[in-house]
Amino acid sequence: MRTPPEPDVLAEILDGGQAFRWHPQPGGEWQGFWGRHVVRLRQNARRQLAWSAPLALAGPAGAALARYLDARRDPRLLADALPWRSDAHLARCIDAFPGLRLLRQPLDETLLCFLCSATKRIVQIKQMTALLAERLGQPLADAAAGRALPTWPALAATTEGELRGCRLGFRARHIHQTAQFLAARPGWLEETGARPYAEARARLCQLPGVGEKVADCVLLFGAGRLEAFPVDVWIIKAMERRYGLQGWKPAAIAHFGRVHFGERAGLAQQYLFAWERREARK
DNA sequence: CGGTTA
DNA sequence: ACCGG
Repeated sequence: MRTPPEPDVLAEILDGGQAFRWHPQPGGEWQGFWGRHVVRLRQNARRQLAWSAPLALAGPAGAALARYLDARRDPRLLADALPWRSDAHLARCIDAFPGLRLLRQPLDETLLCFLCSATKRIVQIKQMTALLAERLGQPLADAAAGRALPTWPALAATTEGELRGCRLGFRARHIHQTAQFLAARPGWLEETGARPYAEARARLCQLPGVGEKVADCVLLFGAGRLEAFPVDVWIIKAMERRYGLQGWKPAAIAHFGRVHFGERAGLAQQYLFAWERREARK
């Protein structure tokens, strides 16, 4: 990659709320799962990323990882098109997280992960998705490699009770009903990913358990739609504290974000999000 | 605006 | 975070 991220920025990319299947390993490595891939990532002394995968899966893993990390695009160039010249807070956010990028995750499992995300912290979402993979997912290569997340057809074949056993709580109902919805409409999700932003968002909001926030996360992290501007509690705080939008409703903040930050509003959102989370940890 | 899981 | 009242 052109701009290899510092370890803390890499952690923000892999384990900062975009994806929930990256696990830090002793020695600064990461193990991650997406689709039917599993890789280990480490950084050399020059911060360049090196990967490895189980032999049976190694063939396609390199190209898949490059796509997943959007490695061919330079995040500095993406960020340069944001309105940081007229927005001092955005400018310092971009400075604080050099190399921050948006992942290009599979649409189907991004939807599943964000159906799990409602009112949960990252660690808890990781527990839920790990349990879903362990109980309902297909094994990858060998038993040691772990399991993929269950596909939507596989989820459609389970009962709500089985899903509740994965400690999903009321999210089990949403996932069950979404699986039934998708099973009745082959190709619907893929078609949704190909639609213009406003239409894709409206379609996702038809799914049980998917509102505007989840729809925007699915489009931003699972369909590469950079105009999506997910508004969660961190972004509400950011827009109140840094942009004076006290008392604004989430839908109004989302509209403001898309207008103020432009066609890559979702990338701006990721910087603002990382900044507020770091502030809270201090 | 409160109930919804664990 | 979504949904129904």
